[in-house]
Amino acid sequence: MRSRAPLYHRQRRPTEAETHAIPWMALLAPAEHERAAQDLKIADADAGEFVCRAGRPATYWFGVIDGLLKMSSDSAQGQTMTFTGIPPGGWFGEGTALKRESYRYNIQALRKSRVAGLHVETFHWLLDNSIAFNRFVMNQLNERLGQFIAAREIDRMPSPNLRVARSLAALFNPVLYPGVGEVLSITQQELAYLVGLSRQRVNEALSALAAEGSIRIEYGGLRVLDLGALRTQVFAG
DNA sequence: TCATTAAATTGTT
DNA sequence: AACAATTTAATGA
Repeated sequence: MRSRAPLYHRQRRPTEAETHAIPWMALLAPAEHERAAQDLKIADADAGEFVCRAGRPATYWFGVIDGLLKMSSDSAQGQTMTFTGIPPGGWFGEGTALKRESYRYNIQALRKSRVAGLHVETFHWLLDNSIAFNRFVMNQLNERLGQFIAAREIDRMPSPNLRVARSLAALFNPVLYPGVGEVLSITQQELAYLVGLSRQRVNEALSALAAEGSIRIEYGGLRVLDLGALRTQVFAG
């Protein structure tokens, strides 16, 4: 393992394909699009590497181009609590960016990931100049509120199968994570880590969901067949 | 391009 | 936690 320069020292310009993978760029008027594109940066994060740490001043609004990130928090006792995974297309940190505060969570790459960053000043400039961008951010905040409320329910569910189903439904959210599509690239080990179950138990739950017809298990990923079922249906187990 | 090998992931106990 | 089976990625002729 050779040591590398910090993530923010390894940034580069986005390619055209990467810019295209950013959901809110298409909403901008030409002048806004140009300014945003000038500021956008891309960095490749290795597995386990931190994208941002709680307590550091917020300088960027982040998005996932490719890979899988984890949002977590460290308690005073040193325990790590995982809140959610962030798959491709997801943008996060707008709360702290809005208030110009410090990051409240740790964001860590679960696997090798490509991360986009927009400077906080540009984020504010877009808020001041683009109604479409404001609508995107508002929609984003609203959708995430729904996710966190759902996450509380998930935590109280006694059935592992249900917890896996609902957690998967959250990761397949097309509003928050438009880059995911039909197939979510996630290993059963990674999902187990996010949901807080053993890999064996997740494997069993996924098999049940596959037999039920709401997903299909693929090597290194999962294909959603019935998102509604993942969200609402009640399974045994 | 194909065959072989290593690595990663999944399925099972 | 350990192990076998399966799938993909890497290597080299």
